[in-house]
Amino acid sequence: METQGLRSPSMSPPAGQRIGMVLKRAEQALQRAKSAALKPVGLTLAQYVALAELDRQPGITGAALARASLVTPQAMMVVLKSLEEQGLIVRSPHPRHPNVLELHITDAGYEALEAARHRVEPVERRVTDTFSPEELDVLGALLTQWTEALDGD
Amino acid sequence: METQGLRSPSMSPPAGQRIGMVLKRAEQALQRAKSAALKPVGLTLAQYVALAELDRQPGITGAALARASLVTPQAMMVVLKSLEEQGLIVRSPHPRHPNVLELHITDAGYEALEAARHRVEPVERRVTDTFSPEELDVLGALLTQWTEALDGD
DNA sequence: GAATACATATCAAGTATTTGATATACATCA
DNA sequence: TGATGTATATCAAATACTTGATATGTATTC
Repeated sequence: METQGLRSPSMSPPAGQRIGMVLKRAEQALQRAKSAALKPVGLTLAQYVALAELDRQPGITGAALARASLVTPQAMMVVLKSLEEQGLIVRSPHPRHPNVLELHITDAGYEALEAARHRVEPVERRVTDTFSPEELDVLGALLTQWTEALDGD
Repeated sequence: METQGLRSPSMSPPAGQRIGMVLKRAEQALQRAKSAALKPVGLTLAQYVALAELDRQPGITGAALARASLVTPQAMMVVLKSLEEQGLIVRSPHPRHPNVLELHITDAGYEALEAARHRVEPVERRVTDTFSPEELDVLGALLTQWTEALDGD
């Protein structure tokens, strides 16, 4: 029997698309909430992430920081330029590799990071407090499995 | 005892930030994989999502489509303009509300959507196949809970 | 029924991010 | 040791997305 291009528009969405939307929505909500919390501090979410990672790994290079922050090196450059102009970080040539720049947080940068943390952490707690530690573990494991299924194990 | 601003840079990242990164990475991986799959078809991921939603809800308005697609109305406008220029959709004034435009997929648009689906669905299956139905349910529930914790229940 | 509130569509401008390309320097191994 | 590969930093252009503002028309409410 020929369907003649009959479309069935009211079919329910494929499972993959539905769960993908739920994932996107969760990500968006987190981004939005964190960005809003950071606005009064004068930091972008990307700047905050970079600053926090720089605090964990002082002397890291821009490229490595980009990888740790899940952005492209070019995008990170813009972030670093802004952070440097605000005096929150310094970029100094690596002693042995003149091509590479070492990144370090300044005192002012550390103060900004602390202020930002005090605003962002409540947002994170608003999420994590609704889960048990076991649930958070499960969520993390499922999301990791998700990523590995796509990026290749 | 005064810490004199001593920083402990090698502390492990706060749990909230870690799980947030895992979430972001999963979203990024999905976006990347779907976008790559769609590239040969000549459709953007945003265009594909809009087209698919339009197939489910013919006659929907641009604003409603934007909400369903999780983008701003302005961003959706750009998508719709492109889809219209490619002849994949038509925008016709609503009979009762001259201010509102009804959206419909054209035959060419439906063909493009089908071609896109054949490329995107394997990507979605690559993910969903690694999970049991129960796991997908759990993941969906956890992510929904996540979003509600942030956006307000 | 005049006023207030909403919703749509859209313009304009600013911001962020990506893709592509280039220059430099180290690393390795044939 | 010279060719190839890899990594950094960065410029430039294109793309995507957001925020802000406006015009228009419906719905509601006092």
